[in-house]
Amino acid sequence: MSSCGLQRFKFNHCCKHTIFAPYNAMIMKHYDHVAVEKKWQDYWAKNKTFKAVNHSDKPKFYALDMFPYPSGAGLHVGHPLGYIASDIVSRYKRHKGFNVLHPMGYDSFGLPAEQYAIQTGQHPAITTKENIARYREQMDRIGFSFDWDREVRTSSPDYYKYTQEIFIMLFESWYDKDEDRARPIEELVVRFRESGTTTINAATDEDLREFTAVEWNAFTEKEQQEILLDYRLTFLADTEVNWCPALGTVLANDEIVNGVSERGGHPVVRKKMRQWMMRISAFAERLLNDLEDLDWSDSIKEIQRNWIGKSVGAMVSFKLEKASSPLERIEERLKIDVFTTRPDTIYGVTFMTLAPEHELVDQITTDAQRDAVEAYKKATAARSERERMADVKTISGVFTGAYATHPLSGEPVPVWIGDYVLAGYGTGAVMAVPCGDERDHAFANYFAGQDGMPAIKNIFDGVDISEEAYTAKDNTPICNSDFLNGLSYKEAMKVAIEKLEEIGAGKGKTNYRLRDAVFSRQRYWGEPFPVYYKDGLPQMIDRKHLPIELPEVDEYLPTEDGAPPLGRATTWSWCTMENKVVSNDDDRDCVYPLELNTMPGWAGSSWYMFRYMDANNENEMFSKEAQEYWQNVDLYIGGSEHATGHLLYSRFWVKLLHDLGKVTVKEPFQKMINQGMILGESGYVKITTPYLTESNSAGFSRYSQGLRSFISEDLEIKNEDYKDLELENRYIASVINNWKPVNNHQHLSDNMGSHSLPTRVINNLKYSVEDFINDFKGNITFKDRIIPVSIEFIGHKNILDEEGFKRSHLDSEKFEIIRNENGDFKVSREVEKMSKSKFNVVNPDDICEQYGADTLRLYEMFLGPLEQAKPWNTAGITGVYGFMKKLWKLYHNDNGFSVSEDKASPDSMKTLHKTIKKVQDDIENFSFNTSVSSFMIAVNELTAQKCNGREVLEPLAILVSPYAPHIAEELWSLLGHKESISEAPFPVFDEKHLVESSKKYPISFNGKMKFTLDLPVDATKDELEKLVLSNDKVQQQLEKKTVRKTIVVPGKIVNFVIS
RNA sequence: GCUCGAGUGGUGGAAUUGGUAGACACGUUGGACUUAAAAUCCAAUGGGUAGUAAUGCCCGUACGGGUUCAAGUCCCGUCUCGAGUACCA
Repeated sequence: MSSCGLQRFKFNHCCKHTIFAPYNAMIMKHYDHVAVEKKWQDYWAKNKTFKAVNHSDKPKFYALDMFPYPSGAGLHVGHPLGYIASDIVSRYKRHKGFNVLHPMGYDSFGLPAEQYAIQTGQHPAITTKENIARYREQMDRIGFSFDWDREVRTSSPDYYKYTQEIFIMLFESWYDKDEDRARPIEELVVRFRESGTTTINAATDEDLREFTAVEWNAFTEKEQQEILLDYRLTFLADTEVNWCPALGTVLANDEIVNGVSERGGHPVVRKKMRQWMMRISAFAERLLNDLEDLDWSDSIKEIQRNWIGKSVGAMVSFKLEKASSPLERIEERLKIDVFTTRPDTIYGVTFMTLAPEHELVDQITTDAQRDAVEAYKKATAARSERERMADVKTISGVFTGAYATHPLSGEPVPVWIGDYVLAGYGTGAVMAVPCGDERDHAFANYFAGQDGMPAIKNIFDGVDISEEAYTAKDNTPICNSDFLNGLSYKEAMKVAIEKLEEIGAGKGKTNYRLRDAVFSRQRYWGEPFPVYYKDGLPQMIDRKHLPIELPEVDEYLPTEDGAPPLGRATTWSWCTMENKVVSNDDDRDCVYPLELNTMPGWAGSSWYMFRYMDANNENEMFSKEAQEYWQNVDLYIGGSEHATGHLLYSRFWVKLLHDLGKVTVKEPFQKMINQGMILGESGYVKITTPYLTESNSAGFSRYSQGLRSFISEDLEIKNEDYKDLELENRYIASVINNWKPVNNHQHLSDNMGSHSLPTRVINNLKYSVEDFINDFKGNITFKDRIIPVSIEFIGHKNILDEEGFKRSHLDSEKFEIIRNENGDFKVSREVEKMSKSKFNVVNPDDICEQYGADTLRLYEMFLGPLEQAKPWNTAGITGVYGFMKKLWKLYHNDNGFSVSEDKASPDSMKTLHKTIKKVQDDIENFSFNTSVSSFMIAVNELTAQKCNGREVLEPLAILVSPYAPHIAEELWSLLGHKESISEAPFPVFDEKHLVESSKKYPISFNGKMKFTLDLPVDATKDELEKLVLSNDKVQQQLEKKTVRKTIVVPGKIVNFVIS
């Protein structure tokens, strides 16, 4: 928005109304949104109108928005979309007699503030505070019914002390698979003491050591702690992580898109680091199952299901064959474990493939194959993750020379390595069944005939697998499979697993794609861990000493030796005597180093919905009573981009809190709506740049850039077209280095430096391209590209406001505009995500200023269904603003406020009750756009009816109030009410006002509607038919026709089938 | 590639369980008011076609079929767009 646009508006505004007149409702004839909105925003703030109470006889309703990250850019019109929707529901529920909790806060830890700090030295806390102030100001202008007394900020120590506490709770818990819940670690210690690992079925890494009670009791304290670390729900592990060198931190899987960082698009590499991990995998099954009962969109549920990635199958062990392997040192015990979802196809195993990184590869490779294997491993390691992902077509692999023994048939199975097997999934090894798996099939065919690649074993009766694998599971006719022959898929699965278990070669197993989550970030601006290290073992700081506040650092960068930014803090050690953070120089024995990592962004947002319930509790994260009253969120509104991050992690934490008895609910968000993104409309100007190449006789050539031209979007400049254009006023000789146009010899030679080629300066010469080519032995080519242009300079039919464009985009740069044959300069438009660099960000403040918050609220809803992505286009806003004015007028005449006490007409009552029903149904179904339409219809009808009766206008104000609360409050007070409208009971729909004596029936012939007839609404089928047939128009249609059939549906339609 | 979702005027979008397609709004055109502009109000507005007109006829919900008295809505196939996911054994 240009400031001059605003100025102009203000001017108009003042002309229309009394300038500087003190606001007085009774003399205000015209709708003045500025005065009305200011008045009521102040009123709400002063009276704390929307303060929710934790004890009430009313039913509760908890509406929550995904809280924003307060970025420096402020809110744009896309942000409030969801807030407006939840605000409408909240206000509606208050009218309906609910005690409503509708809070707002800030997810205020995060990268942008930190990066700004790195650049400017400004403490992120200061930036964050400023940004929050701006967000608050913007939100206040829109008139949300938030209970601001419950605001939370994740970066506030008052808040993050409890985030730290939850971390401690995770550390002090283990997962009991028998009872399928998290339990306190002390209970595990008791059981270890009594019976060792024998009775324990815990969620841990594979292959943990087992021990007896006697052994446990004999372990040292340190050994015991080390063992317990393997059981805790948050634990330290050396894992391959996604390290982003540019950001200097690790990233979670969901923070990586297409192999580069989601934020900034920086490359990501694999790196082994010691990190805090969250054992979310223990909860995989519950996270999957509990999706069922959630009222979420299918697509989000599906995304989570895929992310969790459950697959049911079996673990199968293949022993390495000593006899068949030329290598003597392969021990009999050596085996390869594989995970398969198709144990029914076990007799189809033709070979095995290991991931190149698999730990057994080196041990089993024969001397003959060693060079090839080494070379392959090297080649794979050199390929980046991104390359491997991008290139899924190329088949590659190497035979190790080793053979394993088929556990059932006893036949030798060659062992290969190939990068289509991922080290990180399952066991990093597969049993390859080419007849039943596409990838195995492709691999087998690619290496067919080579040493170690036998013919494909086909176990499907009568199925031709020479071209492709048979992957269907139904009606699988299994053959050549001994005891599995003839069994169905399901039976064969079951029988095969039983047999494998019986002979000790495998067992049924369910695998999940969901990995344990990395919880450490090498950042400054995040929650510090409440952890210090003693003898290399992590120790939790007692809860009563929380919060552990972020230390001051001189710079927000990693240290020289690569430690995270907290490594720069000089006061960052823990004294176990004083129980406080002390200087690193303190060399007492009781002082230990503190953890240098901080928590990731999702830590604070994983439990904030509970903090709102009791936001100012200084003794605990929230009281039991508060949580029991509010339960969980009834309506959660936010973007779908958090499907695999926030929405999964918060479900995980809630399950933990539930298991530990901290909350009564299993899920945080019962009903969720994902609002669609509001897209910005950006404009693009096409630029064509001539590149001129000159060459001398010695064969040297120089490349010059001619003056760039802006060309109308509908023109396509080709080389041959351009030949007709003269090079008038172009400075075609230019500087090698930075292509600056130059216009004199001196300047040119300065820039040319030691270049040996003769320089040609064409200074304001008229040269056709042809002449240029002839005279200079030059060549000319053109390149087109587009640059974004602010949408405010794009007029009707995409014609550019050239002056404005020049002023704001080009400074004093010289350029030429090439217009189309009509003399217009056209630009292209694109609808895309709002971003600063595209000049397409629309700020809600300007709309509030010009049209008011009520209009903004209505308009955002009017744009279309909430869940749908839609472009922002201010063009239509005048229609909504017009509606506001018409609404105002219903309550006013030329002399000011005027409402009659007379009985309203039946028509007006009908309009009112029709609208009550529609609006109520719409809000319950979250169809906000259609409500706005029905308001418009109602106001249009009432205006036409000249209705100004209190009987209608009073309930109408309440109907409108959730959508346009300011005007509703004003009208309500003009109607004589002393209290806020916010808790006025919602009008009750009464069907009797809609009852009519007749209905317009559509009369159709062969299914095509010809006209309508007014018919009595209570007429029976037969009566209707008689009435219709007696009608002249109907008879006209039926002339010379035979009625084959008559369909009469009372209340709906009459249809004649004629011929 | 796979999974999910969506295709309706110039535009955003309406349309209960199949029952008057295009509500409402923008835009456009014409008109009223005005010295003029803005604002406001009125009228027309899916396409085609016949008629001076009232009015009528035909075609229309991405495309091709089908079910039905009746299909934007249900079924089958195709295309396009969007989102998610990416060798998951």
